[in-house]
Amino acid sequence: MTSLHQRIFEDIEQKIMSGTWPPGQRIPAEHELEVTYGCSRMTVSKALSALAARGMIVRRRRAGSFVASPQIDRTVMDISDIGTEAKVAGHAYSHRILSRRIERLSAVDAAVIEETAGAEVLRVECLHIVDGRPNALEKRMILLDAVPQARDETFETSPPGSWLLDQVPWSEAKHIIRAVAADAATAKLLTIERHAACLLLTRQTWQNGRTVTFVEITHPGDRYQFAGVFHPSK
Amino acid sequence: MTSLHQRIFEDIEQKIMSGTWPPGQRIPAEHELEVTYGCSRMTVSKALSALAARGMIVRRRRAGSFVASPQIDRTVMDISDIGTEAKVAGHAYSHRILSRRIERLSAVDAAVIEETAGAEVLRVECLHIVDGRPNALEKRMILLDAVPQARDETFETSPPGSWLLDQVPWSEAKHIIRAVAADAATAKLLTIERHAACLLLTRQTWQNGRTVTFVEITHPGDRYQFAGVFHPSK
DNA sequence: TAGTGGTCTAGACCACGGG
DNA sequence: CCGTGGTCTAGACCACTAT
Repeated sequence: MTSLHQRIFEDIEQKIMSGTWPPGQRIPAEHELEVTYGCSRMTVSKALSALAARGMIVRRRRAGSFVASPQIDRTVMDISDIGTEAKVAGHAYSHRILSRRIERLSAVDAAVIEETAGAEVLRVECLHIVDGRPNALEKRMILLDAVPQARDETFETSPPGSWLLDQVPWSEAKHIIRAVAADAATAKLLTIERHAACLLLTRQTWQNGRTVTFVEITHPGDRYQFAGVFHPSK
Repeated sequence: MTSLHQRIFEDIEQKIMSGTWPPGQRIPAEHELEVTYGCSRMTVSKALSALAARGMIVRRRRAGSFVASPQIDRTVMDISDIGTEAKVAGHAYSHRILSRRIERLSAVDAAVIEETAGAEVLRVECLHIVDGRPNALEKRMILLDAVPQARDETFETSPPGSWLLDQVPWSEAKHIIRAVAADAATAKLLTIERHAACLLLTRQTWQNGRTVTFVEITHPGDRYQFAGVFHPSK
């Protein structure tokens, strides 16, 4: 038996995650939810406080509660440029789409991401350039079942990562970070020496248990790092 | 004006962080705190629930609430062995202390960790061995002002990281992950080739704004990875 | 069995800030 | 101004579990 405040929490979480209540949407006031669920205000308040604590909603006196904007990537770690860590702002950023094609998921890839083979995926390769130097090579798969609107997107104006964050709320992400030696093709694209140490970030993102995207990002090891500040628990 | 449940939260947090209430210590029952603070049970409950949500205490019916054990490193990411990821248990672990000495913080090191030069630090180098292969080289500084009991510790029975977690609760940690090429000395200790790609994890830990320890851990890139599952916010 | 936390109620007063 | 969320009360019943 799940508690009532938990059920209210999950109901609202579901409406936000599914996009039924988009960012900025006003949530029913506490008093309205009291009536809807036939419970006291404390119970509603507990659920809404929990949602606010997780950053899913923003609560403002007199105005009401609103669905928060999609969270940016900093959840895990900030990605900072070793050479220019100081000047947080002022980066010249651009990107280049190297390739883009739609195919069906091979058995091998399906096993890796634990989805069913044959599903339609959009594969995109993208080079990220900061201050004139390539700083990341991105190889991405987007599951078209989960993100059908990606089918006709060229990613010319917005790179795949940012574009996806705007389109799809995510509920879970798994990250793996490894150190690898650059292969010939990667070395050439990143203008580094072959076998140079690189950071390889693999990220798989889900929405309600369904894979949205799977991406491998290779950074030159001498120019980039991952950094994050954490507090216990959470 | 800070709310009462917040004040209760902070009072207890302080007692835990300062070590006044060590791990395992029983916390006064809700009813006792009602009397102490002269408030209702709901107010106490709100504070204790928040502490439990942050993992600082564990609550058990009939038994009471207890200060949680210091959290293990998984806060950031699990460190898993690529080759033996499957067998979560069953690793043969051992460690070897390579060096141990007390010195005063040089100006350069002081600048790096943003502490005052001249402070006494214990420097320890430690090799971690899993299933017969070296898997990490740890170079650590422990601030003796913050952890005086480290002065006479040999770390023979427990490696510095685990020992510290048992001794000192931490309130903040900063991690940086880089990819680097192994230098000659590191390569020899880790039995890998020189210039092989390695993951370099740098971690600085604070307690109430004071640096407790600063550590650099080098992992062979082909054998290790960092992985973590995350949810939005946090 | 008895003490503890988990949940919930039906009120209340207040502070904030948008209209 | 006045609706909203923030906080708090003084109870209540129940589930769990150590003893």
